[in-house]
Amino acid sequence: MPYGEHMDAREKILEAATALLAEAPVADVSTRAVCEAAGVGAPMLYRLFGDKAGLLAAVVDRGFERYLASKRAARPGDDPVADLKKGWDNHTRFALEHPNHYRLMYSPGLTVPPASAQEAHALLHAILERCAAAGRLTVPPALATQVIMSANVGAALSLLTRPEQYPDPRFSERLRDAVIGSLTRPADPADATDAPASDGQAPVPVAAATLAARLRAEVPPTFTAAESALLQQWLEKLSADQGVSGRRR
Amino acid sequence: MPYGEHMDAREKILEAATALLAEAPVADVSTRAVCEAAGVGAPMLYRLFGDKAGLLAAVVDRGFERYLASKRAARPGDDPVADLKKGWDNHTRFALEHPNHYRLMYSPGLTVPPASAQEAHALLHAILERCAAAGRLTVPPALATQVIMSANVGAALSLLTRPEQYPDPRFSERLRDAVIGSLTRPADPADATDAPASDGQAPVPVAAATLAARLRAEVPPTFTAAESALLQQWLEKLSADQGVSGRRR
DNA sequence: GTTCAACTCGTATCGACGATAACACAGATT
DNA sequence: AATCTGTGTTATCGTCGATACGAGTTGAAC
Repeated sequence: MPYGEHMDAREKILEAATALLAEAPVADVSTRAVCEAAGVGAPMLYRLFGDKAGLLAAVVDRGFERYLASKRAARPGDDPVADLKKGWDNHTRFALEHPNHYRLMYSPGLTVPPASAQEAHALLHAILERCAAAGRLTVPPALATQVIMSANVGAALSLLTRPEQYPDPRFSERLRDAVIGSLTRPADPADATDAPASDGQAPVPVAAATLAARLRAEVPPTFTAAESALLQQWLEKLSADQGVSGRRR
Repeated sequence: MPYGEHMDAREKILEAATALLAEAPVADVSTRAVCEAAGVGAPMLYRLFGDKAGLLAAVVDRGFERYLASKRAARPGDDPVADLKKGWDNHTRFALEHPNHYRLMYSPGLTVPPASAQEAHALLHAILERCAAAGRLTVPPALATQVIMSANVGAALSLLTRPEQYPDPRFSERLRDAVIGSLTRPADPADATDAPASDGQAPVPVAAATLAARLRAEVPPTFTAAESALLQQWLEKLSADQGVSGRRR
């Protein structure tokens, strides 16, 4: 009964603030609007949360709590590295679905980092501990946590705040695989060689990217502008088609 | 130009805002403090910058401009991948030396992304074009730009906003090497498939021939037969175009 | 030299905000 | 009944971003 007659004042305020924040054009709300929407006076808000930053931190924690609940519900699978990738995708998806909540966590004025950020850090650390226990990690878990978390935050924030500069959602997966791949080793004990044996042949995307860059720097005179444009388009497609590079097939 | 007096006031305001922002405990300044420090009235500020966001954007652009100037001054070295790493470290160092300026770029309320962000993106893209031209890249330069930039931003912001969670400065280098290493391939001159030219760059005919050979062995499914035929025809023409071999640019 | 117009700049001000003081009220405890 | 505690309301303060208005200032025309 979300709209019950008598809800806890704290809950009403949090609910109103969450709703207002979700529809706000920018990641900010005024305490007055929250109080009016919640039907309470201003002093009530400050008694409960002490400060506007406290209110925002509580809102962030509350929103993140649901995300963490769904993440905790996901039982650890047999492959901890696969859990890593799922965690990355969940993190990114949550940021895109709740942009204002996510941006609040990295907004200035938030003196103390929300507790949810530390809990997310701890959850990621736990997964990496399992990876280390399985012998899949090539660096200490604490270091791997910092690397993965910061890269994930960067990808999410870039997608949120510069959508026109990051139109390709595949770049998140690419960054994810690059980061995780460099911190882990494959599970197969037979493939103990950490150096991926290259067959010596440049794969199609590499060759296409190389040619495309060379052509961009030096336009061959025997091609018309239209032909060059179409060729560049095809090379772009060839470079992007096959996902992972030659590393670790 | 009849803007002599205006330029002076504009410069004074920018200087005062920069100084105040550098010493501010949080990444924000009040227009009143800026006006008082600059010795001008409030209407002058709004006449010159239109808005507080406009003022902050101008301040950010001004501060970033000096950073970009030092980056432009660094002439490209012989190894473009080494330039990539230097660019990463410069980016991170700038963020740590000017935390408030850096946080402003990703602060909410900044409606339009500062022009300096786009210029930084373009500069990174230029370096990656050179990497691609040297055959060192395994993905298209545009995608590599997004991956590297977002990871770098994430590392810098994590160091700035969560210093207690990221006490280990080595994690930035680790992330840097992981990301760059996954997007580039080592400069191995002893590659059997394609003999690189003396200047280390694969000329257009060689790159075209390599790609043609790879495509003949492995037809990409996203191309129709007619498209593949035309592409092969063009690649043959490029492979036979021995005469050019000009210096790039 | 006087007058007028255009422009510049500072004072005063507005509305909104974050935050707080003071007071009024209900129910529980003694 | 008297007191205490937690709650809710009104009024208010100081600051902020932004602007209207009029007092200077310049330059040129008469």
